[in-house]
Amino acid sequence: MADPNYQQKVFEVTRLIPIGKVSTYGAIADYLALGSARMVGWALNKCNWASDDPIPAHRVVNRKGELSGRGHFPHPSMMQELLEAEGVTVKEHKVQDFKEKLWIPAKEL
DNA sequence: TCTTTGACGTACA
DNA sequence: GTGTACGCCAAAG
Repeated sequence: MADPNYQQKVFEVTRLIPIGKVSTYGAIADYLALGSARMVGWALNKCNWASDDPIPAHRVVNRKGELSGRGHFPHPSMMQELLEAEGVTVKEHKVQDFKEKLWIPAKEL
């Protein structure tokens, strides 16, 4: 790894996502100027075991509001449970009122 | 060193 | 509106 700095930024922004809100790979990628939403996914792939602090990766969904990364959690249902526990309604692995729940760092910050 | 894959996104048919 | 193709960059094989 040449510069894991980009990845650290992804973790930082992800932690900044307020409770009851969700963000998208594209929004984070755009904010960090990564140029590719895939970099966000790759960075989050390391999530907890790349950092001592827990990363609310469950708040990060794809542009459609789908819980695309649920399969990478200890238990697939955990992602939905966590979101619902935070006030985010999830149905069929998709965020309800996604547009309202969406939190964009580049826009909020 | 080259190839393949990956928690995505946008464009085009 | 749906399906397919390509691009983006990085890491693992």
